[in-house]
Amino acid sequence: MEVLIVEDDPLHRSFLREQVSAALPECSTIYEAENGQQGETLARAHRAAHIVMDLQMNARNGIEAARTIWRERPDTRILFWSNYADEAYVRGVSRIVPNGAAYGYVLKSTSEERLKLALRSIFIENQCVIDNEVRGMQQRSFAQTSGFSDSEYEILMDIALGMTDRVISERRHLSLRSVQNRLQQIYSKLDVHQSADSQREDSPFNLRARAVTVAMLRKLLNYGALEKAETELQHWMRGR
Amino acid sequence: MEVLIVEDDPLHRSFLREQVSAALPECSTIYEAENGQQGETLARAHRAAHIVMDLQMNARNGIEAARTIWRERPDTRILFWSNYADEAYVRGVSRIVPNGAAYGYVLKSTSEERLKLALRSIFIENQCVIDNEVRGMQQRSFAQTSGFSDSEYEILMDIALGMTDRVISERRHLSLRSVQNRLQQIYSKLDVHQSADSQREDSPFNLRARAVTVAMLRKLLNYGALEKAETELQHWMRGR
DNA sequence: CAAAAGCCTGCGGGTTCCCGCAAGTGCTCT
DNA sequence: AGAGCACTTGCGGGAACCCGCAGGCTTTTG
Repeated sequence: MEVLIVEDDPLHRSFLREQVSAALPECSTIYEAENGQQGETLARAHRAAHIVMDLQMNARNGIEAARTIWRERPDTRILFWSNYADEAYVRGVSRIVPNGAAYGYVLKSTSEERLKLALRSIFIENQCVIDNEVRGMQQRSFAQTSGFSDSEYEILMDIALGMTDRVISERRHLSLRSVQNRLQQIYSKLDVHQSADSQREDSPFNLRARAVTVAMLRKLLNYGALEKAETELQHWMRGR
Repeated sequence: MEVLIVEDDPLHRSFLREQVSAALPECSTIYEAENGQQGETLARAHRAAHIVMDLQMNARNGIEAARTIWRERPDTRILFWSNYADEAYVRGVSRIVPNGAAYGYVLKSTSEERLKLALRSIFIENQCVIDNEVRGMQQRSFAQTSGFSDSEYEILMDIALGMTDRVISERRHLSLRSVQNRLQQIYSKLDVHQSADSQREDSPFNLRARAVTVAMLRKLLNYGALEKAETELQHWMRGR
């Protein structure tokens, strides 16, 4: 068996190397990459089937890398090993995992025992392993309460990028009013609601900007997601 | 000599412990804290004069902790050891460093040699050590080109928090129009400018929201700064 | 000292946002 | 089949935003 480690922090990388070789004696070779870009090429070169992947990396983040890898080989087994359980990450991962693929999501703060267990479960037993805290996040996230539908999430990203309602409606193929309706839902779910009836001046907020901040503070959005959305936006704008 | 290490990642913490004891044989005791909160109390308890401090931590970030520590003992020597050279961090640090205090800002990606050198320079020689990349950031940041004055930065934070112009004017004791003028400057410095003359529809952006995102993407704002500003805002709102 | 440059402010208007009201579609559940 | 729910769209209006124009104040500079 061969394992590919994709992780930018050298300390964490060498820690992972130790853990992998301790947990998987049947592992013959360990390859290492220090960013997503490099990870993709190494995965392609060695036809890697077992990968441990960090999420937050400079050159190209783990979600992007995993997506292209899975697109080429959907049966690749990937263990995501991350510092945080941000909703943006969890959502990003579960959006790209192919049907029936074995994967894991383990926080860097878990014990060595649980990490080793996860390595064996995913790479040998072919089962999914999701850390409890992450699982909790998922539940809360995909429950209808305060849960965002994909289309709402899209539009949340759009206003975060600073697009106007009109342009959003153009991009998402909706009417202006529909976009604004979506915004209302988003505002209420993020609990930044205007008190509605009259022009009471109790809300000192610009709802549009406020929604973005609240989403960031709640870890619904994070830097990586923003960056990704920005490049997608640039791309879309060129072909308009 | 005694050294206090404040760092949430266990791997990095033990790495730091090794480096400190290797670089500073005269160091008799090493205390460790795993977040800013704990760091403050340990610093107070042991009257720590030499601190190595991570910036990004869960319970309370390094800038907050350093501020309260420096407020009690301005001659404390602190080496900030961070993953990133975000403008928000650099600005935050240089905003709180007391007059004449020795401090350092070293990236986690520097070599062990440079880390050891920095430890000796700051703790023994009482000199400031700023990593080159960080220094470059500082130059660019405080140069007038694309450099933000403190008051502009304040208002940038305010719109990031989602405040309306009127409330900003109230909070910052300015007229409505002045706030809007500041916003114009911010927009032009962030290069999200409307083409000005007529109502040309070339800018598909809501400038207010766009400015915030661009600032985030340029690392002018980051999560920590947002969080801090949010609690300050809450505090201000209560006393209104 | 006078000119220049910078910041603060008011006015006015065009645009965008926020949102209530209402009508139309398609789906589900009883 | 009819009620109920979710989603979409149009209209309209009040508030907020974006910004050019212009006058007053302070500081800096030749």
